[in-house]
Amino acid sequence: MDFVSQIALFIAEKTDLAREEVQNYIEVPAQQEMGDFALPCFRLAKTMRRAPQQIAADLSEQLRPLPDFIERVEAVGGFLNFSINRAVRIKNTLSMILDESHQPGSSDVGGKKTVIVEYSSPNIAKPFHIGHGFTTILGESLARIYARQGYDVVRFNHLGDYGTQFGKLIVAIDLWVDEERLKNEPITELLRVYVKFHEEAKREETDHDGVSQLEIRAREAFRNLENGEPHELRLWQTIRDLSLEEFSRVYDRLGIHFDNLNGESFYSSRIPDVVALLNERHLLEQSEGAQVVRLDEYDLPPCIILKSDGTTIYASRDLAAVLYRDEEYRFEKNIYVVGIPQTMHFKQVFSVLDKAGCDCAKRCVHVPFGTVKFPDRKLSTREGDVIKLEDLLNEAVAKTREIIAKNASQRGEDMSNEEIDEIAEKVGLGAVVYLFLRNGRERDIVFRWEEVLDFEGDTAPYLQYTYARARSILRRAKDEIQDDMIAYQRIDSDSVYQVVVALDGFADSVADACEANEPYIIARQIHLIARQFNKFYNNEHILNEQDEELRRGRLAVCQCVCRILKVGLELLGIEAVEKM
RNA sequence: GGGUCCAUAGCUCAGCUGGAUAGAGCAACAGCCUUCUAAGCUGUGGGUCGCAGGUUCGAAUCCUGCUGGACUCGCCA
Repeated sequence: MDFVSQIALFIAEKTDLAREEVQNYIEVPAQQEMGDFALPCFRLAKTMRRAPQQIAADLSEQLRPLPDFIERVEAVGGFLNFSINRAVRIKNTLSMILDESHQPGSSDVGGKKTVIVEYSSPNIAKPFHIGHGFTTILGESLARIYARQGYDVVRFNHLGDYGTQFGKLIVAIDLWVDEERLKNEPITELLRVYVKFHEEAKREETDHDGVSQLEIRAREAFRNLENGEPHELRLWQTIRDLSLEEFSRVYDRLGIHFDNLNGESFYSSRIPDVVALLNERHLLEQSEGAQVVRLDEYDLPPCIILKSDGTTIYASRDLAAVLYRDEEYRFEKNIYVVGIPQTMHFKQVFSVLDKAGCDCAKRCVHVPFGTVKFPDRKLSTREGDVIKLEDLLNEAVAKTREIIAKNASQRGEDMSNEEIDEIAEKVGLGAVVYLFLRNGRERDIVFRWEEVLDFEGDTAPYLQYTYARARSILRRAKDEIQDDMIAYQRIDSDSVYQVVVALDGFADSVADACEANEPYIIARQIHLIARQFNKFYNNEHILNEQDEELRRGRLAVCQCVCRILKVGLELLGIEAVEKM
């Protein structure tokens, strides 16, 4: 049981205050000198009809004698401050983390219930740029966090593999594709012919008013694709396979594996079911030639289900997807890791479901995130200015490699090229991943190379470096570190205690991150742990400590920090390294 | 014009359902490598929490208005 619960229980026993109410009020004081925990008595003042200062003073008397784990109780202003016995807290925290059977940050709140996380979802035949990096990295981290909290997580990659642009692409391939290039650089080649299609179509338009011959061919090709004509279907399949192969390079590097790759094409065939359901509930209306569901009572604009030409639109595909997923998975939660601009779209989709009487509407969540921007302009796919995520990863890895090689030679260490490559890969990727998870997800990210390649301060390399230093000590020590061998009461310095307090907050940070769908909460916590550890590392000797008990105690601190840092990094999708 | 969100140190950001002296990182400046990895540590400076009201014992936090910005408002996703 944590100290907040223990304090609340103790207060409830000694007074007539309710345990839950007290526990809810207890907070961590702003200043460390004030104590470890505090009970503000201001809200109690209303029901007790006494001055907060008086209540705090009275309580501090009432609570005596104090239990062992509380060192001191003091009434200051309207606050009742508690100081925990350091040795007790240090022992509690460290021995729990040392216990191999305890999984830090884990919980069973999920109860094995299914959570679907939809993320990444790139359009096939298009470059996988740093904008996709956001949903991919954020989504993967959330998936890991939910799993840690005891949910059964199903990872969905809702590929953009459908729509009239594939008609154009098929025509373009038929006319201009270079098979060799298609094999080596599929996306680049597909993009080339796709752009060429638009150029040629534009040129043609002078001859025909309105629609060009190419456009007509493209529509025909798409119709053929829908009807399952072998030629078009085969080309589409090729485009899809080649794209996925290219995307997989990045997914593999980031350690991401999807359970489901059903794209828009898959759900498209299920739209008739959606239309039937909406008709059955009498929700579909003709409006300006299209079939819509009115959402006035939700204060939302109408949601278009079928366009005036009778074809489907993304809202209808998303509706089909929700129904399919609920049928197949009976999800507890269906999470969409999709950018802020689509907020309205998801509100509409969920509202249509709600209006249709589907209870799954309440189990769907849009988890929006900000936009990746450049200092001067917004990132756009149309301009040639996209930065592919893969290029960004490569840059970061290359920069990391330089630093490692430089440091290794300075330290007189000889590392093999393979070893350097392996570390550079993990650290470089970590740096990029951390960029997307460091702040609240709804913040826009302004992309600056000099910032991206800066590995000091609040960065993943800092965390990995801290881990590597601690591991290095543990490797050399070769001491056995077991709970019953540690003299906890001897290592009660300020720096150790600060590390312990930071470690104590880890479990809550994971729970909070899950609840808010905000990995940054974990990032902040492990960053705090690393900072406190580095302070400790600078203040106290560990390996060189002559006193056997102290040495082993401090090694235990290293061990615990390593364990938590590794788990924390993993939840963000970052690998720890033994050396760097 | 309607809707949603945002505005905190020079820059990038935390600040939980109102609570004690508003915190980090970067940048700047000054220090620390003959002991465990200097991608580190220590110290200093830096704030009218966009503006104006309101709610109360108390507001960066809640309410209203204003200013500035982002996104969005029917057949793209």
